[in-house]
Amino acid sequence: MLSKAAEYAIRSMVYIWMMNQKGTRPGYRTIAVGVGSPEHFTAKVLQTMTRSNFLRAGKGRGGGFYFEDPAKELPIMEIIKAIDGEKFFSSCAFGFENCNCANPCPMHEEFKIIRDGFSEMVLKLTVQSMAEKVINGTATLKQNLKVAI
Amino acid sequence: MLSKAAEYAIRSMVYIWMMNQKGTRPGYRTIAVGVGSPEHFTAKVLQTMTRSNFLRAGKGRGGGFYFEDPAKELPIMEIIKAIDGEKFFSSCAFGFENCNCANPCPMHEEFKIIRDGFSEMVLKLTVQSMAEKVINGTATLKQNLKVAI
DNA sequence: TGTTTAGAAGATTTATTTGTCTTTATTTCT
DNA sequence: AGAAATAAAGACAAATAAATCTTCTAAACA
Repeated sequence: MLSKAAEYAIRSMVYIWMMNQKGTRPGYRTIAVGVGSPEHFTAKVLQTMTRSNFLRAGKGRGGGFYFEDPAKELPIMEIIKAIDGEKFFSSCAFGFENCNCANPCPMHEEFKIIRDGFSEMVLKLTVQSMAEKVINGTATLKQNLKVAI
Repeated sequence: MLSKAAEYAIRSMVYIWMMNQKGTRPGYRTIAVGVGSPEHFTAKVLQTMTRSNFLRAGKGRGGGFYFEDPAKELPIMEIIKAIDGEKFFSSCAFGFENCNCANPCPMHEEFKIIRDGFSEMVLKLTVQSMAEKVINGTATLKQNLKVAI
């Protein structure tokens, strides 16, 4: 499973993109509230995004986060790699360091199919395509908390 | 990704099953060496397996771990659930607590396919089928360490 | 130039996972 | 009965992940 950092990054990026479309550049406090993530942890994760040049950050009044080229599709695979590294795309479910077709663990063949399916998924899913789902109402960015009855 | 505990459990179970086939009941020290896992951590993980009734443990001389009914296929899904719980089979890649078709995150539809594929895989992969691969030489239980040149 | 607003950076804390060590309980064998 | 072999149990430690807090730096604007 993705790290919390990666989850927050993906949610934040979709949020920022949507806000940018509306003409605003949200700050990390706003973003954290908007996607339901811890404020300072979110700030740190967004620093990784700006260092990776997926995002720009403006300081001072009227500052906040924004996409330099909102039209350039950003696969969430890039976000995941920037935060969690390559592990989801190369790791072995059995725990081997160097598991491959030539020297496979007993799950290799079966797991490779799943892993490759995941890779394909996160390459196809982009910040833009996910934002589109939120905009047209087929998905939500922040889940409502369970309400006590 | 699976926890280390789950990885060690799966590897150990396959090892124990194979040893049982050869007529021996390995102790946790032997198992840990055999699958390349930390000794006492492996012992702890095997306690979970015996408490889950996947395995029996004999104390004293001639003791060790063994399958009561080696012919009864044990899907590794059972092992994973006993150690890591249900999270791999129900969690949301986006981090939502209650993500479902009625109230989906923007990855839900795509991720569900991957998650269900994983479930199917670990239901089909059994201790026995994995041991079979090791026995017939199409897979290995313990990866050789990288050798310095 | 000074104040406000914002992100950047880093120290610190907390929680969880992973791993180790020591002791206890049980079984077998002599 | 005593010794040896084994798993069970629990305390402890180290490593990592997650979250928080405080201070620093840069930009905008009056």
